[in-house]
Amino acid sequence: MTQPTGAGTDRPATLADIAAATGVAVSTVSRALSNPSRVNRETRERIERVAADLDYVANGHARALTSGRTGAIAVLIADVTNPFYFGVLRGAQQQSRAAGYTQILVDTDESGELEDQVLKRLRRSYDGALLAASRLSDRRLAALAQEIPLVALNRQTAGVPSVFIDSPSGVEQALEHLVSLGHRRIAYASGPRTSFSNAGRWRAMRRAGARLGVEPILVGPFSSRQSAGAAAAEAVLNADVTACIAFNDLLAIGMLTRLRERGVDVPGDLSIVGCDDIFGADFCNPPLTTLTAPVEQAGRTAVAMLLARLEESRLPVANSTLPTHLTVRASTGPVPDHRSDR
Amino acid sequence: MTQPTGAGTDRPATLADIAAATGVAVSTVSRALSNPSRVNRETRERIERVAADLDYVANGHARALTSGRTGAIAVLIADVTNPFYFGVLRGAQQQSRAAGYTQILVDTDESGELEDQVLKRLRRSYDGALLAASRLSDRRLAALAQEIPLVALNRQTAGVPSVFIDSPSGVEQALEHLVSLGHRRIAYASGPRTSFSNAGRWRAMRRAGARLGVEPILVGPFSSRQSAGAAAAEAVLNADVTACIAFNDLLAIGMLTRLRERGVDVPGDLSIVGCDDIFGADFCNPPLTTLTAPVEQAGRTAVAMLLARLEESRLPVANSTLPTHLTVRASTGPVPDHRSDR
DNA sequence: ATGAAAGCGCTAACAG
DNA sequence: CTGTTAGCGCTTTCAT
Repeated sequence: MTQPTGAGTDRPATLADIAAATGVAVSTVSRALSNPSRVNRETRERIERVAADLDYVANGHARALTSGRTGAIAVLIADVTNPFYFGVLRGAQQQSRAAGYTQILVDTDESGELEDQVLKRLRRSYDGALLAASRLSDRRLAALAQEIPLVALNRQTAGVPSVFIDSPSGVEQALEHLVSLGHRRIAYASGPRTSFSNAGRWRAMRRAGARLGVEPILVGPFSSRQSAGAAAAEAVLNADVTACIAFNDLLAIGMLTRLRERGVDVPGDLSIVGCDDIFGADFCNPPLTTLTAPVEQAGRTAVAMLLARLEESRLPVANSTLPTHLTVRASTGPVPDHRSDR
Repeated sequence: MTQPTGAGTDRPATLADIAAATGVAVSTVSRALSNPSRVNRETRERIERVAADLDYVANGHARALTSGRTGAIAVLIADVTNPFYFGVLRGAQQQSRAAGYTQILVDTDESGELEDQVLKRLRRSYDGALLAASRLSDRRLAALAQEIPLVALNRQTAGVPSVFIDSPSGVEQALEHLVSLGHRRIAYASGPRTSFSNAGRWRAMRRAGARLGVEPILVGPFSSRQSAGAAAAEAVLNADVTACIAFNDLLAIGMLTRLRERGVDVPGDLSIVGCDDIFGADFCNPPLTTLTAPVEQAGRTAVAMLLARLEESRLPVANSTLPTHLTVRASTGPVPDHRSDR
């Protein structure tokens, strides 16, 4: 009753099994399955039929060993619990699945060292890597990009293909929004010093401030966790401002909570703008005015670029920029009356 | 200037390179590196030194090909954008990294078929799998568990090792909480029909209801997405109840939003209880009373169990149950006065 | 268009 | 304790 292999057996079918069952050589089977055009139609069809009968699934390791290709892409994120990555992961997943690639997920725990190490240690386990929020230095990143096909998200480093969500432009827009509401004393609650995005946002804020005739006030840095919001709120309160743009929504939401506890009315006493429009920004209290980032698209685009590089290894270094837009909700409002004349 | 291999060369070092440089056989090098105890100390140390010099990193594919072990575990989740999985992923990541395992993440998009397919197609790419919220039928799941080392999360199926977050007990507690606040007409906003957890929660609710002398009212089913909250809210409003336990926080939060739009005061007119205590449950408006699930621990425990099975393949099927607890926030309150006499 | 043969880098008997 | 010898399953020349 038991067949020699395949369906109904414990041992998975191999090329050799198919070859035996078909009466052709393994090399022919190999070709038929991975390079169909180079095999006679009849034989190919016969082979395909037998392969299906035997529930044949190629052994990825054996394949990788000889061909070097793994069919996997590595996705490195700094912190799985940061909702910002949800969309990125989902977009990346969609795109890679569609192309038949598997995803290896690594949480690098905000550590550049770990990032580097993982990239090396797993080198032969993936074909290319997507670095979402790399903590690597520009030098290191550029060096790695020479050896490994990779695409960085929100990182602009010479020689490194990237997808950049243009939050700096968004920050300018946000500042305009606040100024048009009458705010003049505006703070920026800074994110972690190691964050590339943070630097860009603050720079944009100064630039826009200069243009609009307001001088933004820097507070922080704070870690980009919700829990850091308490400290950020206190610091902002202390800075005697009427509005604040926060490094990201996580921080902004944390601030909202603290401000509420302290009896500070948002936006009555203080307006708050977040960044990213993560899960939760729409239902926090008050709903957050924020910069909406096309994260899912970013994930898709990044993987698409990566796959393109894998096909065509000597592609020019591409840099794609995705626009953000300001989503006004309820955390921003006109400057308090008694302050408008400052 | 160029060395034959290793540091500074393009081609990564192999066991053979180390063997050549050390003057021992490859098999000895292999042993020294993966079974240190079975090699003479001096030789081992020499080998280790050379390996380090050469930046040796084992080729996982070659290893997998012969040994069958991949050093990877697959984590299947139904939807990456569901915050419930954050903690699970993080816990799983911690535990697997600590043991030197890599994580392959797959979003099965709520599809049992895809789940099955992925598990098969990638079979040789992982050593074991963690199914967080499997959509597989009991039969199918049990069958797979025979062939593949796996641990299921929130699934209780004979013969399948599992980690179960005991939300049913929590639901009983939640119902007691509501009853003690004077509620008598209480709805359960049901999750998707295919969800195992949903069935358990509803069952628990009926059981507790019988004990407490109230008959819960079933509304739904609804998908477990925030957007389904609108429909759920309407249905609950229509059911003429004073309180509602929702399948999960995502649904509950969606309901909150809709109720606010409709001018229904929570908890003044209607009390809402969620389930899971996901990201956002603490800062939504009003903050949600919910069942706090130890998700991160669940992830850790599940991976720990899985790894234990991998070491010791004939371990008895273990089932670990993790308790939940009721976290009372601001979405539940006393029954409205004019209804208390019903 | 197909076959034969040589590995990819590693592990796992089996000898010594 | 160490070396020798086979492969694991597949891809890839090189012939035919």
